[in-house]
Amino acid sequence: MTATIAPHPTITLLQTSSLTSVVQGELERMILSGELAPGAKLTEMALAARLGVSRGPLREAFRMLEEAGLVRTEKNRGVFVRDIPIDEAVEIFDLRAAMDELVGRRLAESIKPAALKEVRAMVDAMELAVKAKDAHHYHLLNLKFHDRLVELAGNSKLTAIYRKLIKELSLFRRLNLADGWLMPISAGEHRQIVKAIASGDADAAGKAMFDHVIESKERTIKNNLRQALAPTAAKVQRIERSAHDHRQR
Amino acid sequence: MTATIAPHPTITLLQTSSLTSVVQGELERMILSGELAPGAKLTEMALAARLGVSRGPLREAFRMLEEAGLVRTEKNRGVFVRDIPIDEAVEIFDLRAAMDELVGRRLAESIKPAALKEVRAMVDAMELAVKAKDAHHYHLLNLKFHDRLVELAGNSKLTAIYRKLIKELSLFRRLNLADGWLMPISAGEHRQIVKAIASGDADAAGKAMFDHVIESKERTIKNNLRQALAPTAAKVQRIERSAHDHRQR
DNA sequence: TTTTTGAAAACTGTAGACAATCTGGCCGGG
DNA sequence: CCCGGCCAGATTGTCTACAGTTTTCAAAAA
Repeated sequence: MTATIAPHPTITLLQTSSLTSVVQGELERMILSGELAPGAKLTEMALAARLGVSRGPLREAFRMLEEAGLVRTEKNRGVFVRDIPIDEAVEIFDLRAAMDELVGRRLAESIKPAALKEVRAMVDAMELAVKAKDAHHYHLLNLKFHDRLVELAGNSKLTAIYRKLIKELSLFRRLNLADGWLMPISAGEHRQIVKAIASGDADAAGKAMFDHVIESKERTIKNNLRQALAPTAAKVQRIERSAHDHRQR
Repeated sequence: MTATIAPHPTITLLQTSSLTSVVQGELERMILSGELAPGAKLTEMALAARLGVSRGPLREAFRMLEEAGLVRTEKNRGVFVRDIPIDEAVEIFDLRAAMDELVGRRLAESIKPAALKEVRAMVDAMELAVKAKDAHHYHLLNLKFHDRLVELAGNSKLTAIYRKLIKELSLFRRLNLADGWLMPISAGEHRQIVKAIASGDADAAGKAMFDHVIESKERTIKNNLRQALAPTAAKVQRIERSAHDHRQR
């Protein structure tokens, strides 16, 4: 503990912008990447040492993440990465549906040819990913597709809140990448959405996006329930080790 | 500056809960009540002394308020109460419309008799306020009415975000209480909303709430533009004093 | 085995210090 | 008279240190 711990490069380099905001961004990155998993405890001194900052800016960053819904603070106990319960995930999906309906209506009314071409290319890319059975790539394209649509709707407040919801939703630990056999369905809905937007029919575009999110919700929930019944690999491992220990005694 | 400044009573009393959260709540109250007007500078040391806390908890509260959209921080310059520009107010209204549409649909499907009775009573109270030409009371009832409807929709995430939007919107300084002649229109729409909800027609209830918010937006914007053209009393006073000074020279 | 207890660890809140930056006015040059 | 640079005070950003609490965990006692 005598030598200074090597601070994260981005932090030592960017003293130009406030430390709190850099720390906030870095913590957010670590949480969203899964480096800090839901439920993980964020110890002030350990993180401060790791990031190369003092407790002050770190605590301020904690408050921002708390307000953003990414961590939860227990008085005198510490800060933990939040774990979104299934009920809340359902609520977020419903909310997203309403927001995406607005997005669909807006885009149907005002999307420009260049933007339409852009989102069509995204749908094409997703269909390629489906054919290649690349679930991870498909998942990234899917996020990008929806994010771009929201952005194109031209309501920055909506965009900001939408992104916050997506971040929170990513903490729903049972949210898995779309299973292989579901991708074609989702991809088909995307093409349907773009078609409705291109037609200029606001009601149809709104409904297409609303329905897509609701179906996405139901697929996710069903998937989640199915997994809840079947024990996970980790659980199996834990049970086996427990039995082993028992035999040892 | 020798004697200790009398700390705010709620703060000295409630050392039980974290100082940061108390400070956050107190600052929020001061901002929403207009005690700290949009644009006002929040000087750390002055506020810390006024609230009887040190800079640490205060700065942490600042970050929460910043994330909540109530203040804006300029690096090395300070924290200021945010002033919502008209563009953003419009965006918030549109977003609210989409959320309220979801609320209307949900309530039409699942509202319980007791809740229906409750909101009807609120509409009655608003009509009384209209008759009494009590714009301030009407404004409070209106806020309560919409807040309660959102709450009754049973989506806590939706409720939380809705409330945050309302708080931000209250920083739109040109947002005035409904002018006298507009109250009857707004009140009529409220009764229409409740009627649609009671009928169980989800589409109609959603549309009624959506339209109500959009009309509310347009009334507010129109009102705002009208005021922007006519100089305010403050402006007139400033201009007159300026002319006076000019004559003095 | 269960309960109690006590020390270590961790968190909260505060204070003080210092550097970096901003503000606003003063001063000399043009 | 106007303009640009410079200086002093004020304010923010950050770090360190310390006191007061609470929690945790494991050893000791029942």
